[in-house]
Amino acid sequence: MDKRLTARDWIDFALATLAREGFDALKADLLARKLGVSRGSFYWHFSDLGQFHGRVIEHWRETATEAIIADLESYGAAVARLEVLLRRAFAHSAVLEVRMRAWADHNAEAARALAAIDRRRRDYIERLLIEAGIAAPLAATRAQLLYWAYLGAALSRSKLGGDRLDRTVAELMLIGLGDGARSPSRLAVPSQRRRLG
Amino acid sequence: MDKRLTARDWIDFALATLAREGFDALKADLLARKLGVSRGSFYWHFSDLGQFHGRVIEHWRETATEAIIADLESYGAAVARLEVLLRRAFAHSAVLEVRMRAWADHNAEAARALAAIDRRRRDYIERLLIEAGIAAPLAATRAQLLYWAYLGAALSRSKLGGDRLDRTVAELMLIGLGDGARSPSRLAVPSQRRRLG
DNA sequence: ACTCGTCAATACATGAGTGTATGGTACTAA
DNA sequence: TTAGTACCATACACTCATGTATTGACGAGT
Repeated sequence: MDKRLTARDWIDFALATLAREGFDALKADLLARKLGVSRGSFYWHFSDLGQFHGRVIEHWRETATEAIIADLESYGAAVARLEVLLRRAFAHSAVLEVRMRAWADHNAEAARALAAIDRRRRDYIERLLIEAGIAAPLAATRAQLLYWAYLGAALSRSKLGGDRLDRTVAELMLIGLGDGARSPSRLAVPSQRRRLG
Repeated sequence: MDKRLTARDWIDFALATLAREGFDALKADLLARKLGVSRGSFYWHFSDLGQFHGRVIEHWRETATEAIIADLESYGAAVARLEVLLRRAFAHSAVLEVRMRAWADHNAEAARALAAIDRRRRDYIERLLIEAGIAAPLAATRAQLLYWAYLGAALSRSKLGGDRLDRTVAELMLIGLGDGARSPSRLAVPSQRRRLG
């Protein structure tokens, strides 16, 4: 294998390492050893650790979502796209996702990138719901809920399969596309306008 | 203020610090300085950092959920309890929750504690749904979804209020208590039995 | 053949944090 | 009063990681 590395090599390796071991494995020392070079190489490509981390985060932000959305656009109707999206999202546990969120708890830049990605994804889901005929304000609330559910599942490292996945996706589709007129009598409507400090 | 500390003092202070600054502020050195004592005190109460962290996590696991659930039991019917629970959960952002999850990404013990807490809470929601008349298998899926939504909201540091909280809670109640018979024709049923590798 | 740019090794100074050993203080009980 | 117990300070040896400086290797262009 090659011995000469590029900045891109370091960044790619960092993302792989992040997924495997978490963000505190993202040190010049450790990475250099694993790459079979010395820290001299690292400090040639990057001015310091902070800048390196920034570039890793930036690269993730640029690539984490767009490819999936672009691919999805080939699936015809909004309803079909939504279902494919949900199945994919809940089928495999997104390790990198979890690691990034842990990292964001320590790193303002990661936190910002994450907020941007969250917004982007939620907006996309909202657009799908609107395309599927859900009224705008309702679509916003439901898109938020669907995305939160995804995050929660990702965060508890759940990867669904088989029947559980089927049932979950079915419920999720109901959450997104249900007409909201189902048996309102059974709900605790009177207290729904109460406020909490 | 007192100068002598107990192990419990250290643990309480650790949890407060965890909420404020994250888990890598949980070092003997830093905590001692902030408490106005030396590390000599720390190493008198705890054998090493690992053991200290274990006790912090353990204490959190023991107290994080039970008080809330116990308090909730005074709210009468299951439907009412569920709504109060949801309003509370989505009204304030749970910082400690987020920090713990970030910590769990580095610490196996924290990860185990978190898994236990997740299970406990999800089971409680499931019980509420069953008490409210939802059939057992459906209740399981929906409890999972409600709890995931909570986690997602907590993780994206959202704290809702006013109309948004009202609308969100209303939708959440529908997710939990809807009868599942609402306009199934609009859903992409045919593909719901597809499997993904 | 030479030299420039690119990438990497080595050596050094520094800092933050751990864990241990040992001694000190202060309350408590007989 | 004296001894013991519980808590804390100080000093030390050690590890890991950072960042900087200096030098080395090596291919490409002229």
